[in-house]
Amino acid sequence: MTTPHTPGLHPVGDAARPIPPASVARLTIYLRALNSLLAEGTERVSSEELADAAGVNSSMLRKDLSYLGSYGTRGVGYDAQYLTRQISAALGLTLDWRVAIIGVGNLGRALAGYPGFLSRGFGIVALVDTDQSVIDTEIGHLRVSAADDLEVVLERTRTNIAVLCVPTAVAQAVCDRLVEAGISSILSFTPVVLQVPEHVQVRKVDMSTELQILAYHAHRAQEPDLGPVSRAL
Amino acid sequence: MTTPHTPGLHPVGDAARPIPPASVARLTIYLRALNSLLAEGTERVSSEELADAAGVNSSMLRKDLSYLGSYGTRGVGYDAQYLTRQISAALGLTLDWRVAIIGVGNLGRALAGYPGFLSRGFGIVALVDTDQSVIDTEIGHLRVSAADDLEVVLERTRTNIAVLCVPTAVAQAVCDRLVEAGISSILSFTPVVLQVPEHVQVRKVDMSTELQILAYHAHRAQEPDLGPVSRAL
DNA sequence: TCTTGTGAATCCCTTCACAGCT
DNA sequence: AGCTGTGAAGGGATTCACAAGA
Repeated sequence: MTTPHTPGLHPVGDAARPIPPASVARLTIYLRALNSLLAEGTERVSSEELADAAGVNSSMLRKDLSYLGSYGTRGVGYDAQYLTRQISAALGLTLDWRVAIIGVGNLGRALAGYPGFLSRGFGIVALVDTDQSVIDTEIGHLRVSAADDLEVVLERTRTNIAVLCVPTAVAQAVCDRLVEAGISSILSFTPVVLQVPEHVQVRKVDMSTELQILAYHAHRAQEPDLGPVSRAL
Repeated sequence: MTTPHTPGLHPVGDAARPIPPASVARLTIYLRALNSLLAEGTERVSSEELADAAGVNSSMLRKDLSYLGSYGTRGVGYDAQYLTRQISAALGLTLDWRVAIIGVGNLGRALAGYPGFLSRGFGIVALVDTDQSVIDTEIGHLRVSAADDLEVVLERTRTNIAVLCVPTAVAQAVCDRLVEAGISSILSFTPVVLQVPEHVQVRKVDMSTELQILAYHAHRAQEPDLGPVSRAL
């Protein structure tokens, strides 16, 4: 190791060292597992138990947690409540995130209607569409804004995350407007590779890709409907 | 290379060596990029062009394609049509995949209504729900079946992929029934870690996790709404 | 000359194994 | 004695750099 700072200090906040991407993704899973455990009344949890609930190896869980600091007690385990707070803090979930849904077709409407999806720290603050027949209608408890006013709406609602649910054909154009308007976190449900400047984070949710990956594995395991091939296993 | 088979032969099928998971995921992206290019009339494409369209490094693209075989021409590039077919074959998309959507709430209905989502090779063959008020209604061109008949419906429709859109609380129980009924490919939209036997493939689509990952990066880049912290970059 | 295909090097992620603390 | 936290080992994945071939 060549890091010059004293180890073990600076457990959180400040200019914390970055958490590996793979760990960040799993921390969100641990958080959900902890919520379940807390709901059941669990107060203390071991790395083994939590790892099982999250579907990972216990040493991986401990290594993931070690990026945040030392929040467990040797010989005992972790305090579920405390660990939840620490993970939340590390992920930035103690701040409030204002989400705008851009495009309220079938999918956008479904997302807007699922308050469960938007858990702690996230709130939908705007719905935007181009379709005159939905503009100014109410979905959930929000009025749909006109796409023409996109920039104004984002500004007024202080949106810091945009969820993109527009048709494929216009996705890049809408994305460009979002970036231009200062949005730097985008969750895209469109199956296009969005071209964005470096400082903008894009995450993609893509059912089509996931289905194709499933198909690949199933296809390797055995031909799906035609003649049975491999019988072993 | 130590592979004993003659190179260039066995372009597909048989007992092909496995493609690394990371590559499989990207191959689906290349496929989509190729479709766009083909739609524009492109016939030949270089690794550089295709890599740009897919948002990856060109040597990574070439390495990914090398797992399938040698389908390019040195000094020239790839034939878009031909490459598309080869990738499709490698992913098993030439077979037909029958998808059942389990749970037709807001989200399930939105997915059922998006024929665009279910691209080549995939077709929705069944919709299943417990709600008496939706059973036997038509969504898209399909009649919703009763969850009680799940096993019969899966059998009759020869479903080989199930999409799980049921409420969190019942997700594991429904998943167990799917597995028991012989389904071994599941795409889950529920934010739970499903416990399944080894031979069952589960992929998760999870908006909540993606939002939290975005939050983490935004939170590190700068405090989102409170005082500005880091100004550099 | 141009672009592919691929060993080699590098980087990152996961697992192992155990020291260190309760 | 028990469980966490972590160096070290091992395994993938990505990038580099260039030989091979049109």
